[in-house]
Amino acid sequence: MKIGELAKATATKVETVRFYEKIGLLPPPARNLANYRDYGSEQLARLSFIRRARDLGFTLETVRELLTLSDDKAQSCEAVDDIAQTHLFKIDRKIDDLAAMRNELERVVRSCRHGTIGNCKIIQTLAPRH
Amino acid sequence: MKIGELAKATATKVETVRFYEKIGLLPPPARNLANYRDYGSEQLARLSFIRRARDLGFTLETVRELLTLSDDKAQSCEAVDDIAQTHLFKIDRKIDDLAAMRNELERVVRSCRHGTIGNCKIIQTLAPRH
DNA sequence: CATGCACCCTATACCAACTATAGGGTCAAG
DNA sequence: CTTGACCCTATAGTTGGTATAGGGTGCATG
Repeated sequence: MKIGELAKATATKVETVRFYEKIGLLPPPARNLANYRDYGSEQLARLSFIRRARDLGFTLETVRELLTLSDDKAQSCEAVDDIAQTHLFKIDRKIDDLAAMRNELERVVRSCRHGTIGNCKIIQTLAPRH
Repeated sequence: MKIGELAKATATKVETVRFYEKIGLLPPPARNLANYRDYGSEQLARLSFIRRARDLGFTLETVRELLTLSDDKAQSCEAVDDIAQTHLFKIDRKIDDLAAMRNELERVVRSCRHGTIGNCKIIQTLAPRH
């Protein structure tokens, strides 16, 4: 499988695949006679794993950890569970922060009376001591 | 006012103030004999504006636009309103995306039966064709 | 008067997680 | 035999800062 096919199969950009290889997240694949990267199903599985973890918002460093952990089938699931729990809390906090920001912004937007900049409530809210 | 005082007054780091100057968001201030930056109340107001806009999640490029618009007191408020509305929609979408991610992740975490990696539902969810 | 300390200066490098660009090489179809 | 789609490497750019190196300034204390 060439890099373009792998990329398509995992909804990844070709450049990103090469980037993952460069940072050691994907092992360097075999090369064909033209020096093109040649991937097998194992690499496809690994990249799929990476993409799914990224879609769930894990950082690349955390993905690296998860990949390492997933290699040791006999080990306890605890570390993986911890990582996922911690990540869940982080997402919750991020949502809360965004929601607060959203409400504040909505308040600002609603206050706009569509006049001139001189009496624009949005600008006045941003500017100090209004 | 020295840079440290300005920074403290706006809850900004000194390095960030210099960074804003470098990218042209803050005009270069006067300098005292020791070549220290010397700020007045106008710069304080401008930096406050920037910080508040950033706290509401506007990008630096958008802050730049808002600053330009806010200079023309006679102009219509419409452009400002548009920018704020658009930003509000973006935040809403981001919250939705995060909420979807959160629910998916929670599903994964809840499925964990705390066994070994070999039968870890979290790992299995990440890995393809489980 | 020296010395230490907090503060200031510039310039440059680093962070995540890619994305884009330059300047080439390969290969199959028409 | 040339055109177009794909591949290669190496390097720079993106956003919004943060950190570091290597120096200068200014005030208080010994």
